[in-house]
Amino acid sequence: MNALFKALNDPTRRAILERLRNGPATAGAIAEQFQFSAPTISHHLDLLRQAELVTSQKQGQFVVYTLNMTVFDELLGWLYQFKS
Amino acid sequence: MNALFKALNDPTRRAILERLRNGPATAGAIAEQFQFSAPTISHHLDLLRQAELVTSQKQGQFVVYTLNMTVFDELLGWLYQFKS
DNA sequence: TCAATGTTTAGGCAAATGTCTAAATAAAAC
DNA sequence: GTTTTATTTAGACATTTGCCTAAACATTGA
Repeated sequence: MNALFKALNDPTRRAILERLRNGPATAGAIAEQFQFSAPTISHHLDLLRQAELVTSQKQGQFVVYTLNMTVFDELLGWLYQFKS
Repeated sequence: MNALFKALNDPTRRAILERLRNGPATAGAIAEQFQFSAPTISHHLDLLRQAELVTSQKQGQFVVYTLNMTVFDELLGWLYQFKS
């Protein structure tokens, strides 16, 4: 839960998640959309992976990142506490 | 949205929100539940108020904090993007 | 009016965060 | 086998964060 909220507490990381709604993408393709350096985006992706918001698979020299929606259920569950 | 995620990115602040599910409480009553100093809790309450997750009303020398659930809808809306 | 109670503000400090450049690793292409 | 391309790791640095104590502010009660 801590890693989850931490990962979501950054606009760049949230934008990466929104990007991945359109389907999986390589680290490079994701990085192109932002003005930050590749290492910076790589670090953001690492935090998203720690929170299990994304998964990654190596494909040749590329690393493909995919949205993992199952974690959102955990978050929705926490939020629904407050909706009654 | 930034202030919202920022406010949620701390276990003490999330615990305060859960405390307020049981009803409004004064700053002092909230602070009693934690091992932190009163100024520290006051600061956390300030961040929660900035995110509009709580409202506060002064009642005499007390300040009563109340959960504001409407902001959770905004968050739920953001999350539902990812649920399709 | 003065003291006690409840809360916030101010200021300081260590740790965490977000960024960068340079270097390392790994696969592909020539 | 050497170079290019894709990505991560390492290390540095400025900013932000979360905590504290001391002081200020505001209300109540003697």
